[in-house]
Amino acid sequence: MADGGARRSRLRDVAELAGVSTMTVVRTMREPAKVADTTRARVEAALLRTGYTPDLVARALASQRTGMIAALAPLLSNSLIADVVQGMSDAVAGYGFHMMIGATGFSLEREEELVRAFLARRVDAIFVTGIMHTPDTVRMLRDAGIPVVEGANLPEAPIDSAVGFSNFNAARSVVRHLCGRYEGPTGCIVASSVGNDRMRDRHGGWAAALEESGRAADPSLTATVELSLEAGAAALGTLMARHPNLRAVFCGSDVLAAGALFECQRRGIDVPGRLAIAGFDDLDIARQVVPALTTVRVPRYEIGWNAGQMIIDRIAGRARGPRTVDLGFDLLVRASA
Amino acid sequence: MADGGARRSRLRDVAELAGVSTMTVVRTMREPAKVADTTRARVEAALLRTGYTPDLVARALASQRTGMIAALAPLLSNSLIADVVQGMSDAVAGYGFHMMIGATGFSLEREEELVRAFLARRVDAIFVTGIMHTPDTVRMLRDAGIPVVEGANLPEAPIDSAVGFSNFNAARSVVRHLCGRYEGPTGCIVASSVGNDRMRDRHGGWAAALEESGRAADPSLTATVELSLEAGAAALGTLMARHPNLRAVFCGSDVLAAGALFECQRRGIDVPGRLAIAGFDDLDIARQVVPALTTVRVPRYEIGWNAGQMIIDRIAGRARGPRTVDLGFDLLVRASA
DNA sequence: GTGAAAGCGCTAACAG
DNA sequence: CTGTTAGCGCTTTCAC
Repeated sequence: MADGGARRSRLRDVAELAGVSTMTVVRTMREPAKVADTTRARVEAALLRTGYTPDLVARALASQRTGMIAALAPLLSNSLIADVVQGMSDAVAGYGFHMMIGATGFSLEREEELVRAFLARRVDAIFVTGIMHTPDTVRMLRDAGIPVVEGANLPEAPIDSAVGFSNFNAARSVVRHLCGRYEGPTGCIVASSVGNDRMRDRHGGWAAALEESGRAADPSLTATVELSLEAGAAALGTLMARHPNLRAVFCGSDVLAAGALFECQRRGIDVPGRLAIAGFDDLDIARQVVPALTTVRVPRYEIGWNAGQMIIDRIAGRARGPRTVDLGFDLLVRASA
Repeated sequence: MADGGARRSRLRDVAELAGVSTMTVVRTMREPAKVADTTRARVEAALLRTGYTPDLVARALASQRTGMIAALAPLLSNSLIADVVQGMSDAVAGYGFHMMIGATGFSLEREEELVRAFLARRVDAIFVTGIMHTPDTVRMLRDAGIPVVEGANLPEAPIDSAVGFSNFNAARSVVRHLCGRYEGPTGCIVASSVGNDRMRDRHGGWAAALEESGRAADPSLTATVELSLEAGAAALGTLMARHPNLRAVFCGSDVLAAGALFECQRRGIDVPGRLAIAGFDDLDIARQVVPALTTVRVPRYEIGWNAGQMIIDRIAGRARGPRTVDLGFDLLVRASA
């Protein structure tokens, strides 16, 4: 263990070295104008010599503000949370806040544990992905007395505030495109909807678009798998086996869509000539695979940035603006469908 | 803002309600056996009625332990950090520690800022990716008096302890494979080595293998780009323009390799018939693209798990075991090379 | 301009 | 088995 050597210096050490009270040290750091020039010089010298760094734990206890904002998301990878956190971080950095990130792994129970842990650490605000939570999570969040933002979908009754887009409408929009362009059976590959309202609504959007176009959303047209390239590939196989005449497939994530596309490449299935494939999220991979994937761009960074703004506004006491912000989405038609 | 309603209850509230001292409440929670049955029952009832949750900020100040471990990595996405954090999390979860994650974006200055911030928050241990740091970062880490683990590469002189593998040897091993199998010019696509020792060593491994096989590591054979699929694709174009007879290319990351492969698909270049491509990291995508990528599997999860173990051991005072752990790597030969 | 005093909610000795 | 006494290092409030 890297040896601590000399103890960390405290406010008191600096004060004693400079021959002033701790308050004067604090003032020198926070409002230097209110300190006499000569005093200020001495304090600054002491500050430098001791290499003083405020203890944020002690500050948090005394001020009842930790300066930490928690963000919860299913996965750390996938760039989804990365972009959201980046946006939120950019929005709150100027106000001295730091971000804490937690991964729920698509489990509402794990989400509850994390909320409990973050609340015990007295975060000043919290962002949760999705609008589906355990009753205890909702209760804790409601009683916490801090700003809470639900993101990445639109809740009917937000716990506090929300920022996202309609996963249902977005999915319906892609599938409408598919139905307009291709005649045959249109399948759906999604990850499990258990505890995942985004996926549930994307699946719902698929079904709605199919019914609009006069086709039945036959359950056998849906393959539910875990969220990975490999699972997407396997699902494509399942669907093709069930419906050899499958003409198009909507995937609840670009990860699944890319997996399905790779499987088509292995099987020599022409995309989109023989089978059209559409994804969701507009991850980097969607634009780079060959052919590039038709998909939906979702405002990841903007969700984070807006959530950060809402949090800052609420902490500052000006809880202005709507409580639910719809950021919309963009249908991106590319070569795969 | 979700309204706090009733104030959060403190230890004292529980104690008063149960008619005991705060210490008895604490004992009821930590060593129930040492509390008289009748007292315990009363305290437990009070605990339930108040819905008491310990304030971890106050606990941290009093005990001088926050129960938080920080992990720094370049990016949140890419699954690298995700796997490392998962491993570390699994290793320390049983001891009541939580993880805090920070993304440096490949900037040593940003790393320094984050180390400073985490140290100010009094984390109990810290994991940093790589062995290259600013002098101030090294000094802070050395003086912090907490376990420090450098990961994902092998330092000559660790700050405290380290766990990883030799990026140099791993890269050399892939490129040896390339040189043994293909005769023509062998290129290299890497991300910038500035502040990134892993990438620097992978590039060095490429050069070493080339020289071993009696070929010159001509600078024009290397393309240095940012780390993305798109950049990998562009780099492939650059290299092909410079060396139309390019026979193989080693990429410092599967992300770059996949990008290069997609570009080959767009250009109708047969892989590996006309051009062989090898990557690094064994990300999910490496196995799924067509043809699957020859690459190096790196022990991501194991790095995290071992780092967690080392941290626990050191915090517990039994700083046993070697200070630098080499976890090795595996060359995975697949269809692309 | 500067300082003293009283906590924040918990833990860590030490007494009984 | 249970309680008392001091803090942890800072902020806050009020006096000088």
